[in-house]
Amino acid sequence: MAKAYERIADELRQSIRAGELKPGDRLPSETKLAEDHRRSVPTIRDALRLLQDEGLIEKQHGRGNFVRKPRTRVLRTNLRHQWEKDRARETEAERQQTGATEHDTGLGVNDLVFYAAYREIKASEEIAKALGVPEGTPLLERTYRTRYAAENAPFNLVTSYLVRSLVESNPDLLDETKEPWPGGTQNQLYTVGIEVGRVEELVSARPPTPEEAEELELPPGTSVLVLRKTTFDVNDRVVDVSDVTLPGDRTEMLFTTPLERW
Amino acid sequence: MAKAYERIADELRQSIRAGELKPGDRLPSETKLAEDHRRSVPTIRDALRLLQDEGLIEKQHGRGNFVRKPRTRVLRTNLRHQWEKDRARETEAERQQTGATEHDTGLGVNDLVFYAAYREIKASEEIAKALGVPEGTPLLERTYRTRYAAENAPFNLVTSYLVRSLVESNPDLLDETKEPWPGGTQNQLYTVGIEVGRVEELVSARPPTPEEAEELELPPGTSVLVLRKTTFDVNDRVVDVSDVTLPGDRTEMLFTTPLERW
DNA sequence: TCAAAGAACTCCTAAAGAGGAGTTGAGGAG
DNA sequence: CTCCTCAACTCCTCTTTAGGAGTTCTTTGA
Repeated sequence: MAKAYERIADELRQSIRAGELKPGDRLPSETKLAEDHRRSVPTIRDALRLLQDEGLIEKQHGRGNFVRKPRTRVLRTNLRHQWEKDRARETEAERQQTGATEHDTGLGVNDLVFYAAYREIKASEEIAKALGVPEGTPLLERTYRTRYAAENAPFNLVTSYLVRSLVESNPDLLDETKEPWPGGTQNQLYTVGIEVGRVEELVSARPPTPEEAEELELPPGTSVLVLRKTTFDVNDRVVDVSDVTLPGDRTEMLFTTPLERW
Repeated sequence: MAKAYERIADELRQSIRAGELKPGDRLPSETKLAEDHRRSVPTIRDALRLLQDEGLIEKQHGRGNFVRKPRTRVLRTNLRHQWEKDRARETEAERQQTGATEHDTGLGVNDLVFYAAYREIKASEEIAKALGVPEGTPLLERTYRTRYAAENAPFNLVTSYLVRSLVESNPDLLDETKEPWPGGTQNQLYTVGIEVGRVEELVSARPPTPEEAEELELPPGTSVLVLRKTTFDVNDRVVDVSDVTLPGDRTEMLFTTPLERW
């Protein structure tokens, strides 16, 4: 005695799983489905929404409903921290010589990064806690975005926070026209005399805010993966916190743990 | 010129973010909201669904719509691999002495684990690829569930796969009444003479299947976090693959990367 | 006193209908 | 041939109306 819209969703789900409807295929129109199933259009729409929330179909206003193509991309995360540390003391010239980016960040050479300059802010309650400083401490904040060239789709959205007093020896900090610290966080911190001792990464998934949904071009019903990276110096003080927001429907994160031999 | 249901959702979202509506509070009933906003009930329901998909409210049939209480739980993942390896050669007695479970798995002593015995299966295409064996290779598969006692809520859902030929020296394997390998994967593998060299963990988020949604008691609109753990031996052969499925609305995963000193 | 029945609330499923808005392709004007 | 307009198709928003189903509290009857 299942509900009509669930039965219809089941039926379509079967067709998709069985491969009768392949990724990219257009489903019959809502009116067509309504006639076929002897149901009203709103009921059909209820069924389609279920499938949309499961990530099986994608609705396109004016065009139709389509079976979604799965596409995922792996982001290598923790393995690159040691690599980055090893290279922090290289000169710019040396870095250009070895310069592998693909392997380490998951970014390709054609991918686009949109930087924004650092802004001065006061620590909010949440971020103060993460940085281990009192609320209201002067911070530097910036957000940047990356677009993946091959798919012409947004790849991530990064916000990072630094304690102002720790890094003010860098003069390019508030200059909008310069990328003040090429070469990643580790290198950035090395230039102001900080040695990194440990990196913690906290991963969670949640529904996007409306702003994130727009920014990352997320279809309704998909969630975002959030990675909060906390960097500690060798004295175990927090020196950097950054939040990476990734589209949950096309990202995987890889963590590698090498173990010592017996 | 925003749409009515979006405007109403915005308004309610504001109230929640501003704290006028606190976690646990009941929202005005749908008919009440409809009267207040001079809109039809279905329009109100559209607005509420938006908020539900954002994880801000929870609908309860017959009771009302409520502001959700955030509750998350941290799962420490990669740091425990080395720890587990170090202890794999301890005897059962030694293990009971040191036996810390809380720190390492995120599990408390009162939490409930429901085991199922291993079943013999043939490797499917996907899982064969993950294990690096030909399709159809004899495998052992089992699924188990954990419930978190304090919240009386499901905590995870684990399916693990082993290559049959690697582990058949363990006699308790297919005995339903015994937990064949107390002490975790590393210990399990040690008993059949395998030394673990590396662990890879691939994290992704996706909408739950209808079965997972029921099993993990997920409210509509929330996704699951999936962690595929691949264990390699010291010769870099895959010896174990397991999928951990976690409720996205109440789980965070922590990865720690210690770095070498200069 | 106590349990069963019921009223009054809640959200859920389903219908039919009207107009809006985005997309596509056919046909005609230049 | 190229560009523009328009018709026809798509999904989207919103309404009104009806009954179903879960929850809670009050009333009623033993």
